Amino acid sequence: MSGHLEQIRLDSYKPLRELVCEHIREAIINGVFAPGERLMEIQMADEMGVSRTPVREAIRKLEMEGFVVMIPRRGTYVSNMSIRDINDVYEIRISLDTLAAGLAAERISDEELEELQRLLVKVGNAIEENDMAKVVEADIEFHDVLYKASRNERLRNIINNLREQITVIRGVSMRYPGRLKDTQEEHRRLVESIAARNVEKSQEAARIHLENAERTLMIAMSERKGGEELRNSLGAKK
Amino acid sequence: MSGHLEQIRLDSYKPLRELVCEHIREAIINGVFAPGERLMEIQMADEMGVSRTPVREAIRKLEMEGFVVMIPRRGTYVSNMSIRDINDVYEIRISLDTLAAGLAAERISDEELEELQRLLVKVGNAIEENDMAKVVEADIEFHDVLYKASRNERLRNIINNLREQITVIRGVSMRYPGRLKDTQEEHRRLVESIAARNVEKSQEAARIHLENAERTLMIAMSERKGGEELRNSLGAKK
DNA sequence: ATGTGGTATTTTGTATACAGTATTATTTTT
DNA sequence: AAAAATAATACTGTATACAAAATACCACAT
Repeated sequence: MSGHLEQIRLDSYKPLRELVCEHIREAIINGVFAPGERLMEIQMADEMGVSRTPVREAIRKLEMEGFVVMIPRRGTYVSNMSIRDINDVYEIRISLDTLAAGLAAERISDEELEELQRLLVKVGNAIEENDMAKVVEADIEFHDVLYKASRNERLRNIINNLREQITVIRGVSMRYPGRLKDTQEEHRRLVESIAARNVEKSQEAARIHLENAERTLMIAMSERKGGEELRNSLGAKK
Repeated sequence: MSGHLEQIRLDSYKPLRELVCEHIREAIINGVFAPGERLMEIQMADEMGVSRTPVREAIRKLEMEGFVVMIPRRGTYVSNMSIRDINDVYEIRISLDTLAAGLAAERISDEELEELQRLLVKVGNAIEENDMAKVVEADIEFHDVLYKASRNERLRNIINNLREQITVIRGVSMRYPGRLKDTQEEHRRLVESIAARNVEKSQEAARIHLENAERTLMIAMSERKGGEELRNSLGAKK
């Protein structure tokens, strides 16, 4: 019962279940709920000041998205990302990001291309300032423009969902020495290839970017594995 | 109010929402509900003999899966697959099926390989007998063994979801003259390549198979477009 | 000390009730 | 007669109540 969720305010037109869903997703991504932790409906509903109904509907969505696991008549638990899961996600993402980059090279508009270059600078600045939150934010924006430019909304949704699923762990690789600089260089090549409307080079750049990201993440995870393993196994049991 | 859903019977351990979800999904795939048709919660709940709660939760899931579209405070409508949608789905599937075939070539077990060859024969027999239902069933089994053999459950889920989304329309291309024979030959090459554990050839075979399937579907759809267009636009309005 | 059984509590699963909004029909006004 | 306003209706969104199942706890026996 560690996580304290903020109260929900209904300022928007969105249904409550959407707000609740985003709220819980954020909490999981930000580590407010530990992997393996049990999520209880009444408790969360009370904390957010809503009833169980929207909470239940939100949980169904999070289950589809892979953030939580439901065991019938038992309850809901925060998903526990294993090395295996990371591997599975990256296998798919290497494929889909490559596809998206190729499509973007064919279909991107001039305005989007400018936007992409602007965001490249933004990520760069954030790296200079060593402002991790800003790096993450700009990086998400950067990639999303790319996915939009692929002109395939399904593709965009699937990739963004996969990205979010590993967000919890991605911080680990971001803090790995030298990774950010490499990232920036890989992004630069990618934008360059897309700007040249070169499909093959864009695909190649995307593939390399993802493969490097995966490799770093795997290394980073195995290095801090000792302490992590203990915590996870405890978390899973409790 | 055209579609009549059967009553739900709770013989299984599964939660009601799952049964309801599968029920509605089947109805959409089998054309009981026309594309664009409005789905009303109370009505469906009554028809199936359950309350609104599990129906609502089922609809949320179907929304995530892409079978229905929800407009807040307006209602739920059966998704209307456009040429554009088909194109989007196949773009992704060409990528993912290629990936899956490559992984399967590396990871498939001898037992699965046997199973694959058995199913290849089963599909072949169904084609000989011109038994469409059996073809569809065997084809689904065949591909699912392949996806399982990729040893990536996420990948399997994503592909199967994409497959289901276009099931409504796939019948069209299956009935296209000569397509089934071609399919069988493409399947045969795919199994052959996987049996030889040849990653590149397997990927190539999968890509060709999907590209052909898409091409045929597009042709078949454009040919029967005249009557279809009218029905769709009516369905969307009503 | 340990294991088994039963009861109490907690939590999920489902049903229903109520409130608010969108749509449709009706009426009134120009 | 047409358009606008208003009332009626029907549906979704949310809350709550009730039932069934699972877990936790405690007593008792071995």
